[in-house]
Amino acid sequence: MINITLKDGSIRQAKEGSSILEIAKSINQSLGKEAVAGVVDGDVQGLSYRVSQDCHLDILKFDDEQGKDTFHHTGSHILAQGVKRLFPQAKLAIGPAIDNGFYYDFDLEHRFSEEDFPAIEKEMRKIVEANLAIEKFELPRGEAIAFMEAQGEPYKVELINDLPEDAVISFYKQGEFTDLCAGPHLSSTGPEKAIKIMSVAGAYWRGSEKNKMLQRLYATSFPKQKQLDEYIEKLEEAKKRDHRKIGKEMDLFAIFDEGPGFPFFMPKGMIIRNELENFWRQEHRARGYEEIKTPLILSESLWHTSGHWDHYQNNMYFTKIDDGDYAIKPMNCPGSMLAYKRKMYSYRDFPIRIGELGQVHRHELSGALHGLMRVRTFTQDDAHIFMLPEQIKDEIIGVIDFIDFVYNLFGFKYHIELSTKPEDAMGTDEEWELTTGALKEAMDSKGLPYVINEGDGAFYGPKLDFHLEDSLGRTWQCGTIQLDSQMPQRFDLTYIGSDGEKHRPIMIHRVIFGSIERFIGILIEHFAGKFPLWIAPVQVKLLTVTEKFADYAQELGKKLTEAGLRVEVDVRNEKIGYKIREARNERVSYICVIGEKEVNSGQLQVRSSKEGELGAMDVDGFIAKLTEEIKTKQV
RNA sequence: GCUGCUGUAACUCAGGCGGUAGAGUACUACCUUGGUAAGGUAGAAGUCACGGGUUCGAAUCCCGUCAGUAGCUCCA
Repeated sequence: MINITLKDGSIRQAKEGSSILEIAKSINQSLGKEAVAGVVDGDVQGLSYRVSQDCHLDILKFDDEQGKDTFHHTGSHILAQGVKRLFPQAKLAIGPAIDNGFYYDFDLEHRFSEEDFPAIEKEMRKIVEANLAIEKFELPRGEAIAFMEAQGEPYKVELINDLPEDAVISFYKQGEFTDLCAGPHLSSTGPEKAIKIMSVAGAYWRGSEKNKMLQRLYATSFPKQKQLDEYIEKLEEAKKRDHRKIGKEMDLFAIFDEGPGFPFFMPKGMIIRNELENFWRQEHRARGYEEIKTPLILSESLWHTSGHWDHYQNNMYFTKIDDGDYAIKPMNCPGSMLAYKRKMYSYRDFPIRIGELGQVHRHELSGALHGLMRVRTFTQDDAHIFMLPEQIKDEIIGVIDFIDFVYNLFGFKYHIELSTKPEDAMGTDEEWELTTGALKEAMDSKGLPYVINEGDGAFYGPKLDFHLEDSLGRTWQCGTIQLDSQMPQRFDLTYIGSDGEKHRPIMIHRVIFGSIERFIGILIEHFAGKFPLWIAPVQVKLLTVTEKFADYAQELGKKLTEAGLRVEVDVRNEKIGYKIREARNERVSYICVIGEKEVNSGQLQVRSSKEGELGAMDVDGFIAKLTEEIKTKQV
């Protein structure tokens, strides 16, 4: 028997393997109450439903991730079934639930296009309306393989072959369609009331570019049409925050055909950038960092020494000077190594924290470029910390706290990933265990949650990655802390210990913003262009009602500018409504209308982009308010 | 790099299944001097991404290149 907890807290029992309908009957007494829905194989959770008078089950919403996944996973089977009905020759690959829906990969000669979507959706709706019962069954390995071979599904056969020895091989059947699947699923197709195919894209079989590229249909489903409509609405809203769109509208940056992946920063974008850099310098000075600047081009031999030649060559640009071979730096570390080596250090100097706003160039694949988020040249807010073994933990914690401080300042939510030894790693297993352990230890002592990203570390060491979300929920790695045991060896870095002998320092690489370009992209999407005042390109805009007040407005503008504010004055011969509309579209932080009233009273009518009308304010009070807002870096 | 889609004025986009282009915004001039999200009139502005092919004729059809874009792969 399985227990079913109803929303009112009471518990009912149902036979294991019961269908939702059977469960509904068994709790018939609770008619009309919201319950927690069962799924076909007894995993009972995650979906709110209502039992109707005729024992019909009406799923209301997802309660948690598991319920959502179960629902979406069933959606993916309906998608596959629909496609198989229209394209019987399609070979099935995989079809999991994802964050906001599900996808299914197909191997098919016919190229899907958006024109195919309505027909497939129509077929899917037929499957939903038929409310096919979903039944689970298990087969021993041999039979499972024979079954999928008989169905002409080579990808499924491959999947079964790769399942672990002791794996239970389960199938789910709905009508004429059966799929290999671990489940769980709904007990019938009926609740998938609102289904929509979102897009089609290529995807490599098993995620390897060495394999065949399949066609992936992305789709989503909800219990109610209204929920689907709301989801689509939300997506539309999110697209309006796209940093590429806002960046153009606000004239922050531009990327031209002449330089794919090489962004230009326009005057207003430069203000944001400079404010961030000023802040960065101030905070680094306060934390005992020194700043250097290393060259963009250095001899190719340096990159042999660092190991980048062997591990990163495909991402580097090269050039010649006279007869010598040079490379444009893809990372700042080798330059920093030379800077360290220029003199002798004592253990008493440690830790040494050397920062650099270093511009790097990387040859990224053309298909990977994405606005400011993924570019071919960007500035890393880099720093290298050299230290003694006993300083490792405190230094790592110091950087974690630093990153947390900066991200919190902007109200960012982030998650941390620990990336471990990759296949092409340099160094011994012992070194990797030591460095990986140090990162883990620091995280554990902070009590911070993190996910482990096996094999995703840099070639010279493991790393902690700090990921931020864009408007569509895609995550981007920004901050990172990398413990490196390789560079100090390769460059033969030393310090003199208390014993008078040479020793090898420990080093970490770290960035806070990650890339200033990417960080600005995230900022734009996070704030939808309505930046915190301290980084806002235009903090105040004065709008004259008529040209009569132009002189007064200019004087006032001068006064505000002298108070340290970034001010624009709009004295154009346009109606005030027009100017306000334009200033709002420019996302100016504070808009002040200057007319007869203001000239006579000496006051300002203030309108905030975030709080709306603030009413009348005297000029000094306004300056004081904004100055305070800037000083405290209010969001 | 791979798969799909896209590329028309500074911007946002119509139009195209063959007969060399249109709207709104922005821009310029004039009129209007107006109090909280678009005042009016006129004007200028495009080798329809680039190269090739088919054709009497290509923005339109075909091929290629470049760029953008959604994903995949890869990464800050």
